[in-house]
Amino acid sequence: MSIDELDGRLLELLAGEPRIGVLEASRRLGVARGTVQARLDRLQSTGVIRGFGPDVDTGALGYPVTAFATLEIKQGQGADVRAHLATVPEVLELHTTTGHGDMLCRLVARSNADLQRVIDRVVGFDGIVRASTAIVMENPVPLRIVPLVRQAARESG
Amino acid sequence: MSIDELDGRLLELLAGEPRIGVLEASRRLGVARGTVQARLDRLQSTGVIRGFGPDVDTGALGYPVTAFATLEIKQGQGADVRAHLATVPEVLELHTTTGHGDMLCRLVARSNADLQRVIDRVVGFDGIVRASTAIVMENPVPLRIVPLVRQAARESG
DNA sequence: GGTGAAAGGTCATTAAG
DNA sequence: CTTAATGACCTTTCACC
Repeated sequence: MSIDELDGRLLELLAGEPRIGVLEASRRLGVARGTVQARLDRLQSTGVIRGFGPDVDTGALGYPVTAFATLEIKQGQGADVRAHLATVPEVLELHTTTGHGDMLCRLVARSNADLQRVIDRVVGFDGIVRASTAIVMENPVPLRIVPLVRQAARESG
Repeated sequence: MSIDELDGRLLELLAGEPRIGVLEASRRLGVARGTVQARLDRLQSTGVIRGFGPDVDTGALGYPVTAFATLEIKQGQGADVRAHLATVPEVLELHTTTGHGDMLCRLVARSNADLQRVIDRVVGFDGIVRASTAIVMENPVPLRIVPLVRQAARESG
């Protein structure tokens, strides 16, 4: 779907202050509360807003090390590898990709030493031919959606 | 910090049904409302819970293509490159890493053709020597934290 | 717009480390 | 002794009809 400028401002507001209610949002946006409620309902039913799950900081949880692993998979073993990786709690997300590797996954670990254990567990599986790991040092741009939302709203307004 | 079993169950509950209130959560967990409130406050003040921002589906927003780009940077140009990438709305996150590349960023685009435009904009900057891009086909494991939270809670209980 | 229901705060009491 | 949980009460605020 496409969003208009009001949707964009609403999303931006929610991203900045997630716990404000519909009423407060309507005040800030200068529209009726029914309008905000209708927009919110539509954004959720169209899937633009998936939900309002808690953003958990894995570092604060005791897993300060993040890494990305590129995996090369044996032909026809994709499904097995996916199932294997899904059982590893330290695998936060997994993508299948084009390019040199076949899969890319985001890992966390308790320390650099612990990362070795995680990688061993990840690659200790028959279908995985090779793995190359990049350890994250800094995160200059944390996951963000506001600039994109702004652009999407601008382009449809 | 470390979380106990109750924190773990609370996080799991919030991840599954983010819009339940403190009162409902206290019922489900079988503890007093004040306890849930105290735990929530602590999880937020210690940074385990960063916030409750809306999870925006970039696909539903009109950007169904996701890619990861590995960038190689000229010595000493890191700060400039970071600043440059921060101005591109389609750059959803950026990490500096060890390994063959120097940076890894997550991109989205309106189509495969549009991805070319995004990549041109990303790499059209003096400090970037080389870029290799992997287009995401499937996402068998979407970003998740519940299994990790479960493990963290188990290990401290 | 009105109303029933929570959130959020405070308190004294009790339990547990 | 310190920290945490509990249930009670209160006021404000919001969500829903």
